[in-house]
Parts: sequence; C-alpha cells; structure tokens
Amino acid sequence: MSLFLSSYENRLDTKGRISVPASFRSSVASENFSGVVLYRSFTNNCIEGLSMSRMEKLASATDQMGVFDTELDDLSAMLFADARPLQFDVTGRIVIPEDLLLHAGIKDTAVFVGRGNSFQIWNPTAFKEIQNKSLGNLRKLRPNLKIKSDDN
Amino acid sequence: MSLFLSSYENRLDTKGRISVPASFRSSVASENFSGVVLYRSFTNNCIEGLSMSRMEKLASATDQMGVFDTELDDLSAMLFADARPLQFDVTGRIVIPEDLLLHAGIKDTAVFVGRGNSFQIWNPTAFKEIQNKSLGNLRKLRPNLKIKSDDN
DNA sequence: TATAAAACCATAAAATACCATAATTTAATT
DNA sequence: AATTAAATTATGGTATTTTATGGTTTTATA
Repeated sequence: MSLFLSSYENRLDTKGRISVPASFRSSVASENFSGVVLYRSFTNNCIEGLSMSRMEKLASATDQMGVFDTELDDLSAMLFADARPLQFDVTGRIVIPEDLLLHAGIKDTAVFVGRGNSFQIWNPTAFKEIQNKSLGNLRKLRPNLKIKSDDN
Repeated sequence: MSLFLSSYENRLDTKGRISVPASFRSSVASENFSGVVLYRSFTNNCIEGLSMSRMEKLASATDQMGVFDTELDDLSAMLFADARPLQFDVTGRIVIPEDLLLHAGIKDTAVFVGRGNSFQIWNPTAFKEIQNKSLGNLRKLRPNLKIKSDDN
C-alpha cells in the first residue's frame, strides 16, 4: 500500500455519493478489497479512513496485547464495531453513512486529507481551522521527527 | 538514494511545468516512485522536496509513536496533508501546484537547491538573499558539524 | 409495490502522455 | 588544445486520457 498524501476537496451529490480522490484509490489499488474502511474519529470531529489491509494489521496488533487488556478492549470494541467497509463504484465513488457525516459536520463538500498510512475526511472549514492551529503549534514547538541514521 | 547537491535555476512554462535538474532525477532514479514529494516549508517561503522513500520512512516513524501522540499529530497532520507526490513526465518535468508556487513567490523561474537528503525550491532572488544571510551567520558562529568516526 | 441501493451512461474540465525542437553538455577526433 | 560529433537536457506546443460529477435505469429489498 502506498501512502495517502495531499488533500482533496470533493462534492457530495444528491444521493450522498462522493469521489474518493484518484490518488487515494490507487493507494489501495493492489488490495483485495476495492474500497476503504471508515469510522468516526475518537479525538476529532472528522472521519478516519484506512485500507482494509491496515485494518487487518490493527486486528493482529490487538491480538498481540492479550485477552485481558481492558483498555485495549474498549479501543478495539469501538474501532471494529464502528468501522464501515465501503466499496468503490465503477467511477471510484463511495456513499458515506449518515452518522459519519453527522459526526464530521459534513453537508455538501468534504476534504480528503492524507495522513500517510491513513487518511481523514473533514468538513472543509473545520479542517482549515485545525490546520491553522497545527501550524501555530508547529512553529512554537518545532517538534523533531527523528529518523534513525541507518535508515538513510 | 544519492544526495541532492548543487543548485540549478530552471524556467516554468505556461502550463507550470518545470524540469527537475537531471542530477536530482538521478538521485531518485532507483526508487519505485519516479518523482518527488513537495510541500510548503513550515519555516521559510520556499518549497521543500524529498524522495518518496524518505516520505515512507517518515510515515513509519510516526507509526512507531502510537495512535494518541498529539504533538506528533500536528507535525504529521501538516506534513502528509500538504505533501504532493509529483511524478516526472517523460522529459523529467513536474508541474508544481499553484499554492506551492504562491507560498514560495515563484513566477517564471525557480532555483532547485540541494540539501543533502532533501532539497528546496526557491524564488531566485529570495534565495540569493537568504543565502547571503546564511553565509553571514556561518562566519559569525562557525558551528561544528561532527561526524562519527564509523560513518566515514 | 414502494423504496432504497446498485449498476449504467454521459460529459466538461483537468491532468497527463505524446511529439518536436532548441540548447547545452559530454565525448571523440584531429 | 581546438574542433567536431554525439548525447543529454531543457523547453515549447498539441493530442489523448483520466477524473470528478451529474443523471438515468435496473436490481434488490422491505
């Protein structure tokens, strides 16, 4: 799976259909499931999205943590219960379920936001706000993303 | 991936296409993705550029940090949301998106500036200015770049 | 049978591939 | 070292494809 990068603003039609950006589609093109998995973000008013293969990796990651980890139980309960697998139609569109749209405050336009191994779907104005906040934080804190030297 | 070195001034055509310097192209020639990734610098009025493989390393670095790391959230949010994967055409050109050009104040000419594992794209005059400032700082501060002995 | 969901068809705009040429750099030859 | 030849690189314009988006028809379902 290649990365989800960049941001794309697309429109929902009267039937709730919206084009998944072509670049995001090609990110999952090699997978068995021709579509994406969406769920309501735990932390933001937005929709989280990932590939089915990544969902499967999360499943096996939770396996590693043992059966009696209650915290993780809550997490996986939420995650897997809330997750919606949505298949692309012929032209690469999906219809996002009502409750997800509600959670993100999306009406007729949405922004697909790349996050590397995952992506998010936002109400355009809500996204601009949080993006400005993030930029502000960045300029103040200058966090450092370190890459081990042997990684190149 | 070999290093991005030296500086090259190239012109944009009417459609916004610009040749990536041949030397930079050969720096990423061995990679799967035949192109580069660009994003607006957080700190300067210029465009940052790197290889896709470097982007992927950043992605896995953020993965290591766990799902609920908020500081890194800001960084990766900005970075991945803003990053544009741009594929070379047959002759080695890319088209730099409007908003990136605007951010860097680039009109019809741009300088590709090598930065080792990454590079930058500048408005030519803006670059000359900042370059002079950098040289001044260097002469005053004489910082020391240390190399571990086993690194060669 | 009514209603929702999926499949199908159409199109304008944008992105990309294609072709051609000028300029520059590198290599070869005298 | 100077000159010529070859190859590479940068640049310009056109044609084709892809993409996003809208609408209609068919199929499944309650």
